[in-house]
Amino acid sequence: MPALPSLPIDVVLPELLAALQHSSSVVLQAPTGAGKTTRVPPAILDAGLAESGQILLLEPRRLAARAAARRMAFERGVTLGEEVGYQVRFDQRCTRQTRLLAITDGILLRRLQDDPFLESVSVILFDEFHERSLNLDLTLAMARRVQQTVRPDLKLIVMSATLAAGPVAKYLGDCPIITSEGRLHPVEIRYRPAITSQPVVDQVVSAVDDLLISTPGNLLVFLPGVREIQQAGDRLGTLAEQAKAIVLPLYGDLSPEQQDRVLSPQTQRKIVLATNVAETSVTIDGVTGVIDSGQVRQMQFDPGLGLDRLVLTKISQASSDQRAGRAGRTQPGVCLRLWMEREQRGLAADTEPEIRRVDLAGPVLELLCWGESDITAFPWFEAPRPEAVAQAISLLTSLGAIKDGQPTDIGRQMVQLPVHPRLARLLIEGHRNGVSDRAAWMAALLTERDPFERADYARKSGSLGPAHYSFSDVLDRVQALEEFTARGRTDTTAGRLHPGAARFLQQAQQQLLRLVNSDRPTSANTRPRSTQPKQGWERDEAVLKALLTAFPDRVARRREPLNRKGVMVGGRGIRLADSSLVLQPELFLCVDTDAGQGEIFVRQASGIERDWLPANQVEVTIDVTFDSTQEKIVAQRRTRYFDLILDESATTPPSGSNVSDVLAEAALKNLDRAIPWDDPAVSSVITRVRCLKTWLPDCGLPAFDDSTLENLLPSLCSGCRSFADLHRAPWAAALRASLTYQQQQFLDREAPERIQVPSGSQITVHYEPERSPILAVRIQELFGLKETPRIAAGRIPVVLHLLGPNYRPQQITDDLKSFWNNTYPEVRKELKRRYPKHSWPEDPWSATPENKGGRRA
DNA sequence: GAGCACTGC
Repeated sequence: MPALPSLPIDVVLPELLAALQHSSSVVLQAPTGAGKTTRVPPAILDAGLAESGQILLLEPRRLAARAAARRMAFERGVTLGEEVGYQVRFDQRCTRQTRLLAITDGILLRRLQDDPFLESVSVILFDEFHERSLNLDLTLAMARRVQQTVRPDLKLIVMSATLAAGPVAKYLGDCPIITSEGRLHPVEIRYRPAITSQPVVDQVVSAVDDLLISTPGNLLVFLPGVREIQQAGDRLGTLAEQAKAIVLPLYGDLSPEQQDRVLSPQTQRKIVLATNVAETSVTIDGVTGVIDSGQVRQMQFDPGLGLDRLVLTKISQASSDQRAGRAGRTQPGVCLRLWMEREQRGLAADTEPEIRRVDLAGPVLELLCWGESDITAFPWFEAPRPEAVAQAISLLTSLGAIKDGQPTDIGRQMVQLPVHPRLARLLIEGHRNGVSDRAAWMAALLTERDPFERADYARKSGSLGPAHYSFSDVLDRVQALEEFTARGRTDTTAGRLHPGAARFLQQAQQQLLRLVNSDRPTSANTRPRSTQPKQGWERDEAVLKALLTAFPDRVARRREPLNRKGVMVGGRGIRLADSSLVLQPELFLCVDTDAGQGEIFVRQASGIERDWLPANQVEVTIDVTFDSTQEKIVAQRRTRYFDLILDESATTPPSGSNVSDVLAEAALKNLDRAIPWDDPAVSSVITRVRCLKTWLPDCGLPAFDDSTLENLLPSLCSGCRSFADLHRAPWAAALRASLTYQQQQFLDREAPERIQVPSGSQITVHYEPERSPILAVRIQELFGLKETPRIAAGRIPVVLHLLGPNYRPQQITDDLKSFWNNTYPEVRKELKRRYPKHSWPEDPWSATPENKGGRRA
């Protein structure tokens, strides 16, 4: 057993162990260098506090987990992988008997899904809690939940360097706080008068000049991004040469070899220009001078938009202290802050934790599958923004992962896959389409670090002709990687590949492929539809369609042929990056995006065909309006996917037409276009209509809140005694075809239990000023209804679009009656002419429900 | 003209 050097933490270990005897949780506050990571877990083991269970040490990074395990094994004089071990993605050295296990937070999440009460675990230590990563917040809250409900014996220890310990201790039931000294050398803090007009890069040059003189060691400069690092590097050239120092850039996208070069000892003084990697992930030896730009680029999720954006912000006080501390690791140092002392107090005390900033689709699905039914009531350490939770639920719903707020079979399969729910959906759909290998490539590419070189002028489409245009940037990259694995080619059409990064990606692809292929099919709709191997375009199409299911809300339409500008679902303008070659398809997915202030910038796009869009989400609307200024009727027909207009046309019927004629014409066009006669799903019309029937039994009225059916429904209903009458009509098919996705969702969700409409209901018709000219009328008057239905106010407003401002209710009834009596026979005649094989009953109400809307047998 | 840092059975 080697003699161990004494560390500051050793002093407080007895106090910590004593506290754990009577408290199930403890917060340990100890600065960097105190030795908490490697000394606390063995002390707990040796004190017998874990009894026969496992001690888990949670580390934020794989590297840290491995290093901690190695160090603990060394200090105990045992072989790594037996009593002491580690488990991280792609690598593990542990057995079932391992008592002290260092893991990453992702591994704990997986364990929580498989073993919700963590039955073999006695103690969990959350290291570096001040980093407040999303997974750390999530796993702490889940562990606390377990402790409070079923495992009062589970011990939780939160270890943190800088975080104010009070709030965590309070969260853990007012548990004891133990504080340890650190081993940092003093760091002199200097501020600069703000010269706000001067760019950060200029200030860095003069600051480096200062510190080269006033400190002896290496310098570390914190800058917000790669661009600033390159600019500063260019500017520091001569200065560094004079001082015989070397300038070294350091950021996460550098290859490991380049990073090692920065970290390895050099004969010359080093000036390291770094991003935030140097704040948490790596330590550079011999730094005595830190220059802090005070800036950082952070990912922020915009719940309104449903997209991430990268924003340049000021750092927090906690972060500035952390950065300054980097100057005092080996000897006293200096930190030069490029802002004024009085500005320091204006900085946020702590960095906004990740859980307040990012997309929560993954965590929300984790919790739902774990058995939490109400995410908003979940006892988080710090609650996420309610809008972000709502956005997550809506995305998960549109991905089919949850329904009625509860996980579906597909959702439960998705949670098993270690990727964002979108990509999990892509994997499952790819598997169903018989192209799981390619779907796995796509998911790996969209999750892991980009393996293609950044400066990629070869792929600037400006210099390339139509022969080089592509249908999908994403598929191009997949093909490049397939070529790399088959033939080792790094020089691909999608750009130059880093071989190391590409091999790592292949590892991830293989892992995902294994997971998705090995999944026990839990229901029929997750099994492959066909086992026939696909080739060529059929194979491409299969995976591109799967991609659409992962990004249903990211469909965009090009403004003009070959143009880089487009509009995305939600109405935002988008612009394709120069490196995108997707210039031909009119519709495409915005797969890799960066939301700026104005347009959304799209780095990778992927074309889609119009008929890939799910039929129940494509909505055909015909608005018939009366333009009172010109005294003309105008009929406008629109096809939409959500709010994205796919095509539209407006016609002005010949003067003298009345609303009924236009309506009849519109109805025919609508039918013609919207009913997929040969689609077996048309039979489900009856199902939908039965739903309607149960919750509007006697009302005699349909209830919809958008414009799709209003042109048809009033006419239909005017002849009906009840909705049961309606669903026997061939028109029922049109009804189903015209239901929007949202309406179907609404029906699936609300009907039939929650809404009851008593007989003789009153329904108010809402006036929509922006859809002028529309007259607000009361259906109560129109249909002589007596009671008010028990439905949420405004939930089911009915809008009649066809009415000009001068219409009176009596005229409306007359108009509708005349449509039914005079025009419908004509419509039926026309239907017979166009669809001679269908049986169109003379009396539409006499057909049985089993008639399936007149569908061909 | 547009790229912080991590991470996953």
